[in-house]
Amino acid sequence: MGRDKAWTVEAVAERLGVTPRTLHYYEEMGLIPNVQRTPGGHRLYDEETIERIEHILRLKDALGYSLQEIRSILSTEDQLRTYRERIREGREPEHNLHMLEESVRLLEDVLQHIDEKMAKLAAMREQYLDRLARIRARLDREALHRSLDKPIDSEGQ
Amino acid sequence: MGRDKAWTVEAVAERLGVTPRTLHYYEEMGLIPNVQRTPGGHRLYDEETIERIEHILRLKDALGYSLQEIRSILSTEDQLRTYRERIREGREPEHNLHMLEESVRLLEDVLQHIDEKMAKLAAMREQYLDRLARIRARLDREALHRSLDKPIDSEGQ
DNA sequence: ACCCAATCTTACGTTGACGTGAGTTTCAGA
DNA sequence: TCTGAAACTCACGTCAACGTAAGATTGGGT
Repeated sequence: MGRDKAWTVEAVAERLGVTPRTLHYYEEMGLIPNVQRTPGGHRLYDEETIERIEHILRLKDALGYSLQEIRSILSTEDQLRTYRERIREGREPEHNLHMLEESVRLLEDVLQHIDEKMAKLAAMREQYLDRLARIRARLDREALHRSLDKPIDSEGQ
Repeated sequence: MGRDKAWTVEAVAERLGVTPRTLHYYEEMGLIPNVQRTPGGHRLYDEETIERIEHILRLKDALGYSLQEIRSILSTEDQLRTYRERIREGREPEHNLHMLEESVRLLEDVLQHIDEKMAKLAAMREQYLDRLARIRARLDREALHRSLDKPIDSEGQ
């Protein structure tokens, strides 16, 4: 089972642009279960766990979800993964239909959330692009004035 | 000067989906200056102010800016507006070039922020669309199984 | 074997963005 | 004019998401 490079808290924290405390806190909140440990108790993060944390940070920063909401989203996704594995093992899970439907509902909610946010952002983008264009035009006029009013002054230290 | 329909706090709050306290707080933080008042001291919001508040809410909810950051963004935009008015009055503002450049920088920062966020959202959208498609496929297979295993049961109450 | 930097747990502190009374004053309609 | 609903101003409370300090333990290089 190959690529099990282990990362320390500080390494992961620096890589993801957060502090160790944040990683501890997420674990404490139940967002990242089953973090590996050294015999002495130091945390070790594998690539899969780091990707999970990156997912958490995207849900938080880009979508603005609270950690509680993220936990519920992740737990549903975890349930789904568990379900997949049970299927692969040939076991017959109960309540699979219900669970699948719930997953669909959750994913649709998240997608709608994403779409709404993208729409808002697109509108704001247009608005700000417009403003920027106007100011740039004015800046050009300003520069023109100066070049006419004052003597030529290229490369003034 | 035309359309000066005045709104009360509760009306504005309900329209924007916030509480009166939030509007008070934004004013207290210096995000919405010059709110009109009745002789008795009750606040009156005109259309322009409401649009400003909507702008604030977009910057907060869609872009995730803190109120401090929003204040600095708005103050720069206000400066720009003041500058425009001074130009129209024929007065000659000082430091206009510097101010325009600063405005450009700020707007570029916001735009970059928007673009980064949209990129993240687009990536997440793809990812979630993919997952949703997979689950829907599995749901279809489940439904098929059931329709084969069990007797026909159309329109079960 | 040693040492010091990194990590651990525990627990209280902080900050932003409001929530929530309390007591008073204002407004709009009958 | 009168009255109840709505608004006002303090001012303290709350909650999420970490920050931070303390004291003990661990791990990797010389």
